[in-house]
Parts: sequence; C-alpha cells; structure tokens
Amino acid sequence: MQAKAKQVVESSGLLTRALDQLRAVVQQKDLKNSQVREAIARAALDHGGHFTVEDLVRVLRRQGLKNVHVATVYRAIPLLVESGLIQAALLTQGDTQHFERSFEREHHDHLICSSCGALVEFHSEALEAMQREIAIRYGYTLDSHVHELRGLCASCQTKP
Amino acid sequence: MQAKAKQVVESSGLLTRALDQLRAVVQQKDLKNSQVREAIARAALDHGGHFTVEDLVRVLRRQGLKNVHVATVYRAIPLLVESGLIQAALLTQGDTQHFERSFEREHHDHLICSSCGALVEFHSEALEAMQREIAIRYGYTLDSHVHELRGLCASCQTKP
DNA sequence: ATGCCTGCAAAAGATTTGCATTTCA
DNA sequence: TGAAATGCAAATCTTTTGCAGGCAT
Repeated sequence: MQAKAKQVVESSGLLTRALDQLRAVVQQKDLKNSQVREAIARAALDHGGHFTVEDLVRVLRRQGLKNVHVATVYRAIPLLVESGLIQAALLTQGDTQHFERSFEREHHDHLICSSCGALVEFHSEALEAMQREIAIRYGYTLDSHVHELRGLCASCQTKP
Repeated sequence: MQAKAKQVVESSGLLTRALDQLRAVVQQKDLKNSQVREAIARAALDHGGHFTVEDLVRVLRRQGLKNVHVATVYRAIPLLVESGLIQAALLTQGDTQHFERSFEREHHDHLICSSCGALVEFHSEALEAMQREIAIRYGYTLDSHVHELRGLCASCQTKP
C-alpha cells in the first residue's frame, strides 16, 4: 500500500509542477487558491487527448464533486490557459471549444481524418520557420498560429 | 443610362459565371432556383472582404428585400459553399462564423494583427507543398486546411 | 472580516428546426 | 400540382453573467 502510494506521487511529478505553476500565477495575481479550481486543473492535466468543458464536468462528477458547475469550469479555464497548463485546440471541430494540455509538452499541430476523425499530432520545424518568415515579410511579429490539416487517413482512403 | 447599364453587366462577368455555377449545382441536385437564394449569392459575391450571415441580411434589407430572414441565409450558405462560391474564413474571430468569396479566387491564408485586426492574405506555394508532404508522411490525402497566423503588425509593434 | 470563488439560474448570442405559406418547375 | 424554398417563431446549444452564500487569507 505504502509503496503504491509513493509510486503514484512520484509518477505525478508533472501534476505537482503544474499545480505549483498555477499557484504561482494565482499568487502573482492576488487571487486565492481553491480546491475546486485545482480539481479542475488536475482533471484537465490527467485527461490525455482533447477535451471540452463538459468533459471535465463529467470527470469531476465521477470523482465525487457532484455540484461542480459548468460555469465554474468556464471561469477557471482562462486562468489555466494563462498559467500555461492548457491551450485551445481543434478549431474546426464543430461549435464546442476543445482544449488540450500544453504544460511540459512541445508545440504541435493537427492532421485530422475528415471521415473517421483519426488524429495525428505533427511538428515540423521547417514549417514553423516558414511561418516566421512569412510574418517577417509583412512586418509582423508572430505570437501564435492555428494550423490544422484535414483529409482522409490511410484506412479511410480504401473504404468509400 | 444605357451605357452605364451595359458597363455594369460587363464588369460583373464574375457574378454571371458564379450564378451559372450555382444554377448548375442546383440543377444537378434536383433543387429549384430561387430569387432569394440568388440575391444572397450576389450579396456574398459582391461583398469584398469577410462577412457574417448578419452582414448579408443587412445588405439584402438595404436592397429592399425587407423580409429576408437569417434562417434563410443560414440555409443557403452550405449550398453556396458546395458550389464553390464562398468558403469559411477567420476561425479564431470569436463565436460568429465568417465567410469570404472563393469563386475565381486563388487560395490564401491569413495573417492577423492581434492588436488592431489588420489582415494580410498570403499565399506560399512552398508552405502548401510542405503541408502536402506532411500529410503524405502519415498516409493521409489532403482535402483542406486551416492556417492562420497571429501577431503584431508593424505599426502596433511601435505602440504599447 | 474582506474579497475571491462557487453553484445556481437566468441571460445572451449564434445557429437550427418545425410549420404554415409561397414560389418554382 | 407537388416539391422545394421562405418567413417567422420557437427551440437548441454553448458560453457568459448576476447574485447570494461559502471559503480562503
């Protein structure tokens, strides 16, 4: 039992660092720590892949936080983004905003199958360099970008 | 008067071709032509730059079509997209979907100033090639992409 | 104690849908 | 005439906001 507990703690170093980061931002902005917000952060960081606000609410409910409300999650999200824990993702995925962990994770863009939704995360330094070059050509400095490729994955190409 | 009318007709060859295209798609899908839908198409094609559904409704109202309803425009849009007259644009611009003419217009992506909204439309064949290459690397065929760069334009870099 | 945070309900904004009526082939 | 298109209202869906009470510093 004790060994297991220790193992969990050790394997969640990322989570610890992320929460530290969040607390630092909270302090720096003269806000207050809160159990609920940290639970939201944990749920977001634990979640592999992409998630919506509703997804997080579901997870939190399942964890016993029966009264967590979407409004609270919506209010927490900007701070989690600002703290570098998560970022927006998948902008062509319908109305609902999706997010993904960004903390201790290298930048990537998405390649999505329009038929089955299969998702590839890719990173190309050459491509990023080209983006910067284009920005410079027009006198811009680059903050961020949205880059999403859509097409058919290998297996969907064989089917209709 | 007669000269002016003639000039208008001649300068709107694009519009004529676009409506022909629309009618072809309408026919092919066993739909029916309609005054209102063509007025919507005209308004969309006339509109330089990016527009929303509400924008089109405003234009049409100003043209005397007082009863044109947003629902009608929303229903027309997918067909205009399918017909290649317009396409979605500016995905990071808040909640409201924006569109732009795509008919007889070469593909381009956007570079936007996050401070003042200044917009550059750029096209880079090298960049497009790189996208295709990435898709191939993962066994995908590419249908479309979203590519939007955000940063500060030259004049906003000097101000705070 | 003071002020942020939360839950809840209600509001807001964009888009969609149901239905009766009109328009088109 | 019959199917598609339209106008209008109501419904949906996501996200935001106002408020009263709860929690942290």
